[in-house]
Amino acid sequence: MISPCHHAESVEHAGLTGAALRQAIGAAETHCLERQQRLTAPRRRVLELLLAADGPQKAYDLIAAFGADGEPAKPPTVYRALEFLERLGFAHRIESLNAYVPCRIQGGHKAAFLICDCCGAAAEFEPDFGPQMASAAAAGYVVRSVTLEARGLCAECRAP
Amino acid sequence: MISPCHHAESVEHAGLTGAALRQAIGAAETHCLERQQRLTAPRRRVLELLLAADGPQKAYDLIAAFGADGEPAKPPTVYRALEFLERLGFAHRIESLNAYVPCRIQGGHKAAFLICDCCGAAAEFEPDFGPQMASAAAAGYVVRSVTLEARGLCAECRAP
DNA sequence: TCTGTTATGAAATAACATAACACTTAGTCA
DNA sequence: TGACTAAGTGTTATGTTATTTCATAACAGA
Repeated sequence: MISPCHHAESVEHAGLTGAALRQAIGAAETHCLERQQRLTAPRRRVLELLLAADGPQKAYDLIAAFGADGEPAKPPTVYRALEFLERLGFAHRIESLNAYVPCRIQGGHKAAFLICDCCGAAAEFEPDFGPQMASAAAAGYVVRSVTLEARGLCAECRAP
Repeated sequence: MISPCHHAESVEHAGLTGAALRQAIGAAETHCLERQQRLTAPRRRVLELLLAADGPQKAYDLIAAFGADGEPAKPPTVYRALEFLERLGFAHRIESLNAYVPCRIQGGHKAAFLICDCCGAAAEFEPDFGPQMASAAAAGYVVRSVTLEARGLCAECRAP
C-alpha cells in the first residue's frame, strides 16, 4: 500500500488470505497449464504477494517481501516475474504510481483504474473505450493497448 | 524523441522554430501574467526545449540540453520547471514513456495521447471520457484527473 | 527597510529498472 | 539414454529517473 491515509483502516481489505489466496493461486496455476506456461516458484511468489496485499505494490516492496525469511529478492527476479504475470493477465502495472496490482477482472484484457489519492486504493474496472477509439481511428492510428488511470477520491475518503 | 524508427524522417516535424517558437513562448508569457504566475528563466527554457523538440522529451534529455553552452542543468531545476509547466497546462507528462510534451491543445484541461510505438510520436487529442466517468461515478469516485495513453501505430508507420 | 513568500542552486541520494553472463532445468528427439 | 535446445533463474553490475535537503536569491507588500 502506498502512504495510507487515516481512512485506510476503514477501507475494506482487499488482500486475500488463507483459502481464498490458495484458491486464487490454484486458478492461476490452472490457467498457466492451459496455456502451456509455467508458474514457477518466483512467479508464484510474486503473484502471492500481490494477491495478499491490500493495495498497489511497488516493485521494491515486493523485492523486500520476497523471501519468507526476510531475505530480499534480487531486482531482476521480481521484475521478470512481474513481466510474466502482466503478459498472462494476472497483474497490471499502474503507470502513474510505478506500482502493480493483481488482476481482479478475470478474462479482462482491457484494464482501467480508479485510484484514490487519499487511501491509495486502486479499483479496477472494465472500461468502454468507444469514444476514444473513434478518435484514434479518425487519426489513422491502430491501437494495440490503452492505459487509463483516473486519480481522485474513493467513496470512503470523500465522506470523512 | 524516443528511439526514432526509419519512418521518423517522413513524419512531419512537430518542433517549433524561429518566429513560431517565439510566438508560442510569448503566448505562455501572457498566460502566466494573467494568472499571476512567473515564467522565470528555467521554466521558460524548459518550455522552449519542449516546444522545439520533435517528440516527447525525457527529463534527462532536457537536463542535458538545458544549458546553451552544453552545460547540463541540475535535475531538480528541470523537474521543478516541468511541474510548473504541467500545473499551468503548458506541458503534459506521458506516464508510459516517462517523458514530456508541450500541450498542443490550448485551453484543454483534459489530455489523452495516441503514441506510436514505431516512430515515437505522441499525438494529443481531446478525449470524451463520458463512459469512464459514468463508471467512476457509479463506484462513488470523485475524479480529479485522468490519464489516457493509447499505444499503437500512427498512420505513417502503419503503411510503410 | 523588514518580512513573508516564492523560486533557484547545488550536492547527495533514493527509487525504479535493465544489461549481461553464467548456470540450471525441462522438454524433445535421435 | 544421452545430446541438444529453449526457457528460466541467480548474480553482479550498472543505467535511468526522481526526490530530499539545505542554503541562497528575488520579489511583493507592510
